[in-house]
Amino acid sequence: MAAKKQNKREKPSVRDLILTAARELFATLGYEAVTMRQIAQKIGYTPTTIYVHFKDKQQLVNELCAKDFLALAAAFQHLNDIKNPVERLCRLGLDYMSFGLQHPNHYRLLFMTPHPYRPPDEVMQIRRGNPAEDAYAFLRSTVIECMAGGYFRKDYRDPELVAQLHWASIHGVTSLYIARGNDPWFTWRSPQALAEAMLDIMTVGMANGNESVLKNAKLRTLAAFTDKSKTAENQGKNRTTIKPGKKARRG
Amino acid sequence: MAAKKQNKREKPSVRDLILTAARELFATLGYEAVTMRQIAQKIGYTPTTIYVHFKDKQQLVNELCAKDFLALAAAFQHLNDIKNPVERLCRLGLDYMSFGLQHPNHYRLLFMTPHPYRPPDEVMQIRRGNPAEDAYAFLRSTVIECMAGGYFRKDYRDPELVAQLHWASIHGVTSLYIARGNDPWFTWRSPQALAEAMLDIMTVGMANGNESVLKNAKLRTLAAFTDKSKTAENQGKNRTTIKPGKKARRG
DNA sequence: GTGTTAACTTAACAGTGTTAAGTTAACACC
DNA sequence: GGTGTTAACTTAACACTGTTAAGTTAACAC
Repeated sequence: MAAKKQNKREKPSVRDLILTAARELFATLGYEAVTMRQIAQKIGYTPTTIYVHFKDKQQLVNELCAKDFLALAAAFQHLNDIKNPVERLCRLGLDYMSFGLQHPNHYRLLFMTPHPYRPPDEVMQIRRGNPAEDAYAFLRSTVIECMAGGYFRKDYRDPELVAQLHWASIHGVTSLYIARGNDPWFTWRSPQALAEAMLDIMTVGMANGNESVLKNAKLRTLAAFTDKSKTAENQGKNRTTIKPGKKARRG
Repeated sequence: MAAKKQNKREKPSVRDLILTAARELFATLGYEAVTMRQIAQKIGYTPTTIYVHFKDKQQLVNELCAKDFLALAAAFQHLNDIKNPVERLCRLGLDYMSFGLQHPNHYRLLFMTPHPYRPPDEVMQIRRGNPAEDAYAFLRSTVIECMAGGYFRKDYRDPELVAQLHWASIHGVTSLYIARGNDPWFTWRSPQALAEAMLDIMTVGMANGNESVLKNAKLRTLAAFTDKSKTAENQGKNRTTIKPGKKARRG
C-alpha cells in the first residue's frame, strides 16, 4: 500500500491530487478546520474516495508531515556552505524559525500538537540519522562539529543535550509567537529580535572561556545577515486560522 | 452576567458544577476530546443547561484558562522569599515548567494553542501588570530587579525583551516535551536536565562580564534544589490524551 | 389565582469523520 | 465475443459533534 511512484509524466494520480489539495487546505486553515468533504470537493470527488487512498484523516496529515519534515531538512542543506559551525548553528536556528513563521499551521502540526506515535515505516521514507533527510540529525551533527572545534565549554559535551537545548530555545520563540503572538496581553518584541538575541545568549552561554573564539565568529553581527529570511509575508493578518466566534450574530 | 459569588456555604451553583466538571475533563482528556454532552452527563444535567450559563464551549474554556493563569501567578508568590533575583528567575523557570508538566492539557490550552482574542473584561478578573495576579508581570518585575542588580550585560536592558527570552527558553523545553516527548525519533534528555542547563546558559549568556557575580549566586548548584518540584507524577503514561485511533478494530 | 421570570429539558438542525454496500469500468482469459 | 475478477469510485447511511428554538416546570410577587 505504499505510495505509488508517479511514472513518466502521467497525469497526477488521485492520491496525489488528494495530497496537494489537503496540503493547501491544511496550510491555510489548520488541521481541525479542514473537513474531508472540503478536500474531496476541491478535487471533484466524493469524500469516500479519500478513504480509498488513506486510512483516515490522521494518516493523511501524517504523510504530509513526513514530507514537510523532509523538506525542512532539505531547506537546511544550503547551510553546508558555512564553514564556521557556530555560525551555521545560528543560521540553522534562524532558518528554522523562518520556516515556522511562514508555515505556522504546518509547524503546529509538526511540533506543537501531540499526536500518537505511528510506527515509522508506515509513512516515513526518511532515513533517520541522515542529516540530508533528518533535520534533527543535521542539527546534531552541527553541534558535534561545534564541540570538535572547541567552541563549547566542557559542561556541554553531550551532543544530544546541546542539540535539544538549541532546538528548544528557538522553538520557544517560534511556538510562543505562533500561539500567543496576537495576544495583546503581552507587548511582544519581534520574533526576529527575540531569535537573534536568543542565539547570541545560547552561543555565549555555552561558550568556552576563551571568548575570542566567539568574537572571531562574528556572532553579534549575525543580525546583519537576516534580511534574506523573508518572514514578513504572513505577519499579523491570518497567521493562524481562528474564527473569532463561529456565530458572531448574537448580542 | 459575571460569575455569581457563591455566598455563605450554599450548595455549589450549577455554574460552578459545570466549571469543576469541565476542568477535570479538560485536564485529563484535552480540549477537543471533551464534549458538552460528557460535561453535562458528569453533573447529571442536559447539555443545553451548559448553554444557559456559558455562551459556548470556548467561553467555558476561556474562563478556566483565566483561573489557571491566576493560579500560576499565585504559585509563584512563594518565590518572593528568594532574595537574589537571578536565583529567583531560575526558580521561576523551574516552577513554570513543573506546572506545565503536571498539567499538560491546561498548559496546552494556555500557551500552545492559538485561540482568538476575547475582549479582556468579558472573562478576566486578573489585573494586568500586577505581579500577584499576572504571572508575566511577575517575570518582568524579576527581570527588572536583575537588571537593577547589575547582573545582565548592557546589551540586555529591555525588560520586555529579556522577560520574553527567558519565558521562551523554558517554554521551549516544556512545550517540546509535551508535544514530542514520547516520539522515539528523538532520544530525549529529561526535561529537568534540559531546563537546568537552559537556565544556566541563559543566565551566563546574559551575564555581565564580571562572572563572579554569577558564581556567588550559586547558579550551577541550582540542580541540588530541584527535588522539591515533583514532576515525576504523570510522566510517560497518559501525559497527554490521544487515542491512537478512534476505531482500532480494523485489521 | 394570575402574571412573570429563571432554570432546565425536549427535540431537533447542520455539521463532522467514517463505513457498508453498491456501481462502474477496465482488464485478463477462454 | 463472453465471463470472471478487481480496483476505483459513489450512494446512503451511522454515530457523533456543538448549538438552538421551543416547551416545560417551579418559584416567587402581587
